[in-house]
Amino acid sequence: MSVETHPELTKNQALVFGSLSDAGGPLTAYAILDLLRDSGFRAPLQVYRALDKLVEYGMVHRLESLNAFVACSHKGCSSHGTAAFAICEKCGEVSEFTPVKAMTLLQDWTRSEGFQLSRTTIELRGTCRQCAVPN
Amino acid sequence: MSVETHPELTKNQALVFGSLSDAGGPLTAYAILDLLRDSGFRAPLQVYRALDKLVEYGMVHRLESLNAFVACSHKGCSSHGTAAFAICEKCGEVSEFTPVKAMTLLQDWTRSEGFQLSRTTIELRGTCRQCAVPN
DNA sequence: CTACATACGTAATAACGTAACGCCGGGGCG
DNA sequence: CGCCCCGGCGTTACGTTATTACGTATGTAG
Repeated sequence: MSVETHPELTKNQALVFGSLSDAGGPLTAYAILDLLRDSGFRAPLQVYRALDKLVEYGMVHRLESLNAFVACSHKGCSSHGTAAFAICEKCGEVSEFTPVKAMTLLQDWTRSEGFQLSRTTIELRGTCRQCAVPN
Repeated sequence: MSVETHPELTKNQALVFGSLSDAGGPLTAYAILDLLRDSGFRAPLQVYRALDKLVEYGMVHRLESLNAFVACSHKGCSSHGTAAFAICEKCGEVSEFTPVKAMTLLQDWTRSEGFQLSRTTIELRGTCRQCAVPN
């Protein structure tokens, strides 16, 4: 449970993580950069470096199909390796969930193939309940 | 071959699909552009337009985590919606497979959430059997 | 002190993707 | 036939996303 399995965040990392947490949804690296200009950020690399670490610590996920980043929903994020995302193409809302059984099946496949799994990306695109027209 | 559930390819579409088939692996749009310069291609848009159609026809898949494209392994590609990919980070090889059960579980989740699924991305990163050090 | 590792700042550039415009050829249809 | 529409195409320009390269500062182990 380990609320703190990773080191203290540096100033830049804390700023980037704060932006993502406040946003409550995905942000691109350049959107984060714009948000943090007032805090002294001047170049993309400052954002990307912080994001790399935050992803490494499991506090932030990258959404490959969006080229964006989102703060992990779980406070201490224990389930870092097993997250999946449902992305609404109408409103942009992103739901994180943890499809344990599906992950297990995929791991079974990798084991049978001798493939050493390091990272799994599962992203579902579609329309969320709110945006699905009810009538 | 070619069950042909889709229209005849245009010249550009055929050239792009040919590049991807010949490559036998993923190519970025710009790599395709470079391959096709001798065939008269001059601008990215020519590639992207063809790729859009080929993806729509189910003949080509986009690898989100690579920003690249691959020809579908299945000749007529019937299983367009249910493909997953294992990507070796050492040699770059990409294996396409069809995790029917895992897909079903994910669909179960979407149904329970009222999420209308339109597209699923599953990409596994790791090391393939050949590249895994045996000793 | 030196050596090494980590974070940081900045500039420049590479890689990926799209908007906007106009042209052309083939159908449908009055 | 003349007209319109539409899909594909070519080109220019631009917008967005990500990285390379180089230099500085700080901390810690030997």
